[in-house]
Amino acid sequence: MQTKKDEMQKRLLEAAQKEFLEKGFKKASIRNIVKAAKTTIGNFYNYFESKEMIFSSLVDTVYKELIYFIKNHQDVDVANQPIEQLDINFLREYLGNVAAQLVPRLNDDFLLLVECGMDTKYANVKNELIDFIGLHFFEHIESYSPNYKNIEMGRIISSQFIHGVIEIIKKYKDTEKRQVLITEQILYTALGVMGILQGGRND
Amino acid sequence: MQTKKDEMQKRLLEAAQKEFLEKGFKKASIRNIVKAAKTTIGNFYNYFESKEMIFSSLVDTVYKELIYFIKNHQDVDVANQPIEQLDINFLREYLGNVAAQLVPRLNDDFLLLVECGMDTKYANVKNELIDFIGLHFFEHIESYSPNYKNIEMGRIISSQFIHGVIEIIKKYKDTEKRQVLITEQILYTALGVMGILQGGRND
Amino acid sequence: MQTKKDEMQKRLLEAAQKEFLEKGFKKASIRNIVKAAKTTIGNFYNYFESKEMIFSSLVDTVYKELIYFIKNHQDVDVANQPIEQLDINFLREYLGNVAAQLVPRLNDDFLLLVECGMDTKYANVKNELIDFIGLHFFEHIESYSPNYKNIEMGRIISSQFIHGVIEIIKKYKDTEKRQVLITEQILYTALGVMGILQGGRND
Amino acid sequence: MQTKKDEMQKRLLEAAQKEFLEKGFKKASIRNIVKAAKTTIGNFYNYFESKEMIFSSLVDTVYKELIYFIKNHQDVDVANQPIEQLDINFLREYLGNVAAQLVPRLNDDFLLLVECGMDTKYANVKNELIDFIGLHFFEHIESYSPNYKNIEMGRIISSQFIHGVIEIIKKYKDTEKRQVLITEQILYTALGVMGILQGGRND
DNA sequence: GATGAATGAGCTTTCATTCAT
DNA sequence: CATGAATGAAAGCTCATTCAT
Repeated sequence: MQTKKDEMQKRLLEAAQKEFLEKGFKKASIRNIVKAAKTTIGNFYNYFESKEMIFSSLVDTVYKELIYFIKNHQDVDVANQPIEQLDINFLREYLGNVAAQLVPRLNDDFLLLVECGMDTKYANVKNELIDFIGLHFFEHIESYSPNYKNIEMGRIISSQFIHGVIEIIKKYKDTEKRQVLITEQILYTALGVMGILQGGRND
Repeated sequence: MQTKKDEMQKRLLEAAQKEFLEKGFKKASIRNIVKAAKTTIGNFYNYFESKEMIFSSLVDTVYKELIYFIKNHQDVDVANQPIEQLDINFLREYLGNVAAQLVPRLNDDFLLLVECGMDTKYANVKNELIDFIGLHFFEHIESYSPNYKNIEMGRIISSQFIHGVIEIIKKYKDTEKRQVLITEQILYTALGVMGILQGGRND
Repeated sequence: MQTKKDEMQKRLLEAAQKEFLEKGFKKASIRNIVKAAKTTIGNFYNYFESKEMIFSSLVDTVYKELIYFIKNHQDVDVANQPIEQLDINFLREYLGNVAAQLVPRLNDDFLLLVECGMDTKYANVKNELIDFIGLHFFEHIESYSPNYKNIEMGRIISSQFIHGVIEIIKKYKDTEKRQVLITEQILYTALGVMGILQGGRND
Repeated sequence: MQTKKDEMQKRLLEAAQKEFLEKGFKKASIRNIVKAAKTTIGNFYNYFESKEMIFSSLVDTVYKELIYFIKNHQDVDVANQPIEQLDINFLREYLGNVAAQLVPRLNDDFLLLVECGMDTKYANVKNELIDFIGLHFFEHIESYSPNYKNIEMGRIISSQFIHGVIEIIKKYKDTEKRQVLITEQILYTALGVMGILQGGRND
């Protein structure tokens, strides 16, 4: 009986994840979810209090990890040197390790959290994440290139960095592929940032 | 009568733009729009045939310009040289001219078109734009660095490039500011791309 | 100016007649009528108080004639003889004269009155007409064939007689054709009635 | 639960049938139907997908039978003889058997199908039926009385025949009564047709 | 645990009619 | 006379949620 209950719950969660990913929270329909999970509307409410709650069930672990990551982040400042002197292949390898830590957390539920939570209490998570990373970029900019004028780019680059990661997770379901592309994504971002800052240095 | 009619239409369009930007097409409510425009539901339909049509009214000019841009685009390949030899300030100035042509088109209605049209006939515009730009990146990669392995990055970078532009338009309503930041955004992208390709060269 | 006003009124009436005939009173749309009459909604209400009133304007003459006809009808009892002894061609000629009197009244406005007035105060006209004619059939039945059992047929035949006439008016706009067919319709009805009554006689 | 569900469905179907018969498809209101069935709008849509679908539920069986009847009809040509030699009581008995086969199909749902389906996919059923029967009359006319001039009467008589049947079904809910009157209706029609054709013969 | 009927507020859209200009 | 903007009630339909069984 216990297993049965667990299995039903699992089916509902999977169906919900699919529906939420496809349509977003608001446009997702409980009717579709229960149909996909081969159960009934009434039974849904035996397992989850509401549409919001099943969304939370899917997303909350990732959410807490994210918050933890944000609060306890230790920045490693490898990149603080002239771009001409960088060994890109070494950098790529180093960033690969960073990516390897990230990738397990950057799963479909992460996608759910940042892409589909618009009408839930998680509405602001994406922005908070972008702000947090944007702040880091900003600090890098300040310390590395204090004369750089367009400090707003910090948040903008953060935003598109996250978006790039989302794009990767959306398109590529294979973990290794994700690992490679997210590494490349970090590299691309780091080089782009260094690039505009070196330009800024010349001012 | 003429002035009054125009004014009501303007109020409706403005209210609709706001509502669509906030909630997206589907979740936007005619009731909210007419309330904001201080008129009634029935009167809305004296001005616009349907929810779809007022959305089109807002978006169609930008849409056609975009299509035209995509079909008639002439790529200028300034960046095809080693990154060490680039004069970034010169590049920045050059890209500033490119940005200056783009900025007038990248307005709030462009935002509407690519961010809020999900449940309209414009649903695919964003993807088409990303594909188009992604194709260009891909061609650059192929000609400039044929050994580069992660060709999928072409589309990913295209996607985040567009997203960065969207971010800028969302946050900064001042045209000059937009101009500066979009220039910087293009520069950042170009340098990032060149960066990962030079890394790829070393393989 | 007078002519102008008259012409506008005429255009509205014509457009309304067409719309009412096509869709019936309720589903007819003032917007369509004014569009067809090349004027505006507001102006419509300068000429007619309401949708009901323009319908009345179209129909009222015919309605009053019909009421007059019903109240002052003199029945001519030509048919009261054994069917075997009838000279059908003579009968056809005689009924042709009857039809000739009817046809001018059986125009498109008559159609409007009996077919399209369902949601107006004329809703019952068709039934009254059928009842009236049915009563005549009933009286014929009673006097000619008092043993005939299915006296309900009186009203039923009346109903389909009217329906046949309506069918003719709908399909054939040419007056002469109408004249011929309505004659035939009366003949058909008379012969049918005599037929079932002669059968009834044998009981 | 089973019984309850069936009962609600039955109540809805009955209420819908009544509403459709009174107002026709378009003017019938779901809100009225659910009020009469003592339930709510939302619940209506637990039972039927749409207004069209509940109409189909009422009408489709009859519709298919009608199509079958039209396609597989075998005409029995009893009446092809001089009217003077007809034993009307025998004919009446014979036609009574024909009517007996028809009557079960000519119920209130048949009424719905031919009288109230104007704004549904069944819009044309009545015309098709009239055309079909009209064609038969036409064939009889051609073979029996090739010189008859007003061949248009074929369709006109078909139309009023159907209308007479409709009238009977509308007014008389008792099956036996319907049986008797429909028999008489067929007889009336047959005799009327023979009558005008014999007249035509004399030409 | 499971069922799905029931609820009611919400949606977009239509339309006859009013009225200020 | 003419205009058409404005009104508001009503339509068909959707959906998360409740609850009796």
